[in-house]
Amino acid sequence: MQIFKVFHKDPHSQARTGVLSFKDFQITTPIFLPVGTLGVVKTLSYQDLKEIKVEAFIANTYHLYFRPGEEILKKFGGLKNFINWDKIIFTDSGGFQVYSLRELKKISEEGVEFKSHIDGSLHFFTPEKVIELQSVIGSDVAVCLDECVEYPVEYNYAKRAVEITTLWAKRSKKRFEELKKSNLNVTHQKLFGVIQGSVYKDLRKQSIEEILNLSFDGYAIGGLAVGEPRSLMWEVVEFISENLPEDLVRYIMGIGEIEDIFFCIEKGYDIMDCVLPTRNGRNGQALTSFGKLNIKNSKYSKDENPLDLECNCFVCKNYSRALLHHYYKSQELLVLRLMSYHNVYFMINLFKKIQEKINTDRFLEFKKEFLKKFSNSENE
RNA sequence: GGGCAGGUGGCGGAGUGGACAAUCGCAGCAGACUGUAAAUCUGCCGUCCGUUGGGACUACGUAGGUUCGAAUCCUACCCUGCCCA
Repeated sequence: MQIFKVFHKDPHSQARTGVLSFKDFQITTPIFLPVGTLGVVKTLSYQDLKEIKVEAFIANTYHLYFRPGEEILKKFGGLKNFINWDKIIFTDSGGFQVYSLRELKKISEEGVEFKSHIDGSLHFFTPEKVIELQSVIGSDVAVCLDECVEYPVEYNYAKRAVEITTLWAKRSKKRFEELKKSNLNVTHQKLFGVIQGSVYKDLRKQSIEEILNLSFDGYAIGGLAVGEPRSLMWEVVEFISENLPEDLVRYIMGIGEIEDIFFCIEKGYDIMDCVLPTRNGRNGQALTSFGKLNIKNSKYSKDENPLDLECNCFVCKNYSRALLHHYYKSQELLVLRLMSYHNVYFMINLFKKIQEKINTDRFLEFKKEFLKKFSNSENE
């Protein structure tokens, strides 16, 4: 059963809108997933997410394994029950932690040995284990454990990572199907395979063939935006897109700069996620129609305007830049939430607009117009 | 009036003869952040010049002195805190 259906294709680019169907919930694409590593989009409450109309976010298996841990998650009947979330949750496998916590890990065909970033204790993840954990978490979309490599990386190492990723994908799928038969909790769960290959096109091609062969519910593209120059990343993004069948749902992982988002959507990607709106928000950066704005800058200390003059979010309706600046400088915790709230709203809203524009065949115009204003960055 | 302690860059506070324009923290100013070990990290922070290496000037309460050389030693004075009368 296909979970994805293309709704409308833009005649001028590869952009498309689509519908992703879950057990009792549908989401329309392109969609942006805020990151909620530990089962919370940092600083935002359920009510906030509801107001912003967030329909899905991505949590992290590696992190949830350490805290709160399997036992608690089981006791509460999965993450969705635990956090009282009635919409969609994706879970990342821990593949990104293979990259980001590389000093703490040892990798072999069998799996990854991690030193816990919390207490240094040793833990071993196999692809099967990661599937089991995701079944305990009970996410709607699980992702296979993969090896995400850094940039730059030697060809041979990247090739080995592709091979390991494929091997793990096979084992993940097998375990996933076993569990589905025996565990009523996860009958609703979908599984995405991950395509690796760094910036080497032949490796990307190899990975695409191998992973598609295993037939997953959707396909995630990993290993991008890990430090490579943007032009190179775009080249790879485009190449991958050209080599993927059109009817399958494509999830490009970790993409979140506005320019990258437009590019990926134009090339036919449907799902993306990024820490940027929340992390950068907490670090003082607001996304606005007129570019990025750093609320810490002294020039905002007397500014009566909202963060974004064109934004209708709760924060922009009620808080001046000067007040947010004051809160930030005074380390008032509320500002972390307000900034995150605005940024997530900005992203969700942007994707909604993009959907509209694709459906009315005006995506490229919109992109041009939006980016022109965004990169002028006069903030006024 | 006497005794003791002390006066260092916006603030706190090191340094107690050369490696001192002066550790460090705070404040200030800017930058970074792309499947979150991030309310984090990096840079600048006496003045002027230089993109960098660097150069010039002014500075450790005030005024003198000792010394090749002083924030550091000596003398006097001013100020602050504590204790005694």
